[in-house]
Amino acid sequence: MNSRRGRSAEGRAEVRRDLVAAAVRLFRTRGYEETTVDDIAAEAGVGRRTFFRYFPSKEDAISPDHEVGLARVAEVFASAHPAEPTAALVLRAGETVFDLYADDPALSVERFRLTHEVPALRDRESARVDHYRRLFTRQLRERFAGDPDGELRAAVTGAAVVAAHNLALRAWLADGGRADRLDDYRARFRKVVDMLPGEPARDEPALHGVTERLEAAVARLERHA
Amino acid sequence: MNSRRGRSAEGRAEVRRDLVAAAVRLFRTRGYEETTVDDIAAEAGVGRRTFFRYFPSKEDAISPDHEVGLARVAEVFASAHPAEPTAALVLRAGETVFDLYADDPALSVERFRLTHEVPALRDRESARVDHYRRLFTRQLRERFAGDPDGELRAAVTGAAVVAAHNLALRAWLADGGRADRLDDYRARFRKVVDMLPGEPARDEPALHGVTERLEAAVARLERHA
DNA sequence: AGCTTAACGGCACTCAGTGCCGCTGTACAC
DNA sequence: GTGTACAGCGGCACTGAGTGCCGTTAAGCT
Repeated sequence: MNSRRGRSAEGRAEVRRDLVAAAVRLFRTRGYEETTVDDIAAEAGVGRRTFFRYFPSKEDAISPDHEVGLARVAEVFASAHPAEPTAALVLRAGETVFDLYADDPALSVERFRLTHEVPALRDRESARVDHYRRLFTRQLRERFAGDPDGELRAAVTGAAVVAAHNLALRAWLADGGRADRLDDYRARFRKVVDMLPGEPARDEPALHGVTERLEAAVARLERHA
Repeated sequence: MNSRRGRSAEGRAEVRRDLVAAAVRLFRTRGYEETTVDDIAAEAGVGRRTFFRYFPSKEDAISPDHEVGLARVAEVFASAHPAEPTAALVLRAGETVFDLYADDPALSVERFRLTHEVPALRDRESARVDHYRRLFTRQLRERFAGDPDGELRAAVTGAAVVAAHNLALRAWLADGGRADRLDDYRARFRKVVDMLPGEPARDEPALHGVTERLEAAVARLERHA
């Protein structure tokens, strides 16, 4: 009855695409809360049970490639030359995710709209973004291992990069997700390097805190006065 | 039958505490997934329907004062003097949240443990943290309005402050949440000011970071002295 | 005492998500 | 070509979260 049966490679991918398309279509026309998983499955021409073989939950129907993005970022970090500057590395990793969203602009724009209007999807998206932040932070923590306050610098850098990435990405999506304007928003993301914490100072006497360094500067001033 | 009926102030607060205590107790002994809302309600001596009058979902049973934290942060920003340096302001706002968790260390430690072990609660916590990040970013965006790249600086600063806060808070909780060590971890959080993006450079060569700028100011004084 | 009001508990319902099982088309062996 | 192992599918039944509704009951007021 079903011509896709058994074609394990193309068949599965096709069913998956049908389900995503059905979910997007129904969420837009009928609303997220008003759409049941039964509706999505019926719209895609499969059984309800099959839906849950492709997506772990209803919320995941419009975010099919989250694991792919995480894997790509991990790959960028894993294959990076140890001497590559951190700023260049995090930029490359961030743009990898940017490109992933650019692969299917229409779906990304629709998901952006839904994640802004539906609280349940907004929270889900927050959790997803946090997965990226944790991945960045984890990778950077290894790079900064041994540095004074290396863990803090990893946390701040990871959070900053992900925040800047999302700011630029969402601006692009709000702008319609047009391919010809992609580079403008990628450039906007790259500006984050100007706001990243720098390497810990090495050649000076180790004075890291604001208070300590300020006190030292004032002490110098007092000596000169 | 129920002696708490109708005492709208104390009665409600008491029921609420009972429900939180029951949830924490059951989640620890039986596990989160294995505990139903019926179990929690029965343990607290109320009906299942009553549980949902106090908490919108099962996940919220252990995080009773999220809105309180958001409101306090908003209050810090709202009542701040316009001339107060951004670094000092975000530190004050962050420590306000720190204090909120310190109000009930035992509950905070238990919630920390659960949010690490249960994926559903971990994602929920991510969403909650993101609410703080958005609040910080929104407030800072107003402060930086007009600055070149003010929106990016707001996003980066907000994300950095929240990340540093969580790093320090979770370290304190992992350490047992002892009151006598609270100040150590608050100091750890304060180090974030050294990693925040500075004011946009106007006439000088690029000097980012609070510390560098203060040192430069003192250096100018030294030259004049 | 009579009345109003607010919280409570129970009931019934929808829907997400899961385990189980029987079915069927495909691929492979012979 | 026939038999067989296998993988994906659909249906069924079940649990549990979350919601709307309503009758009940205790507190507060007059």
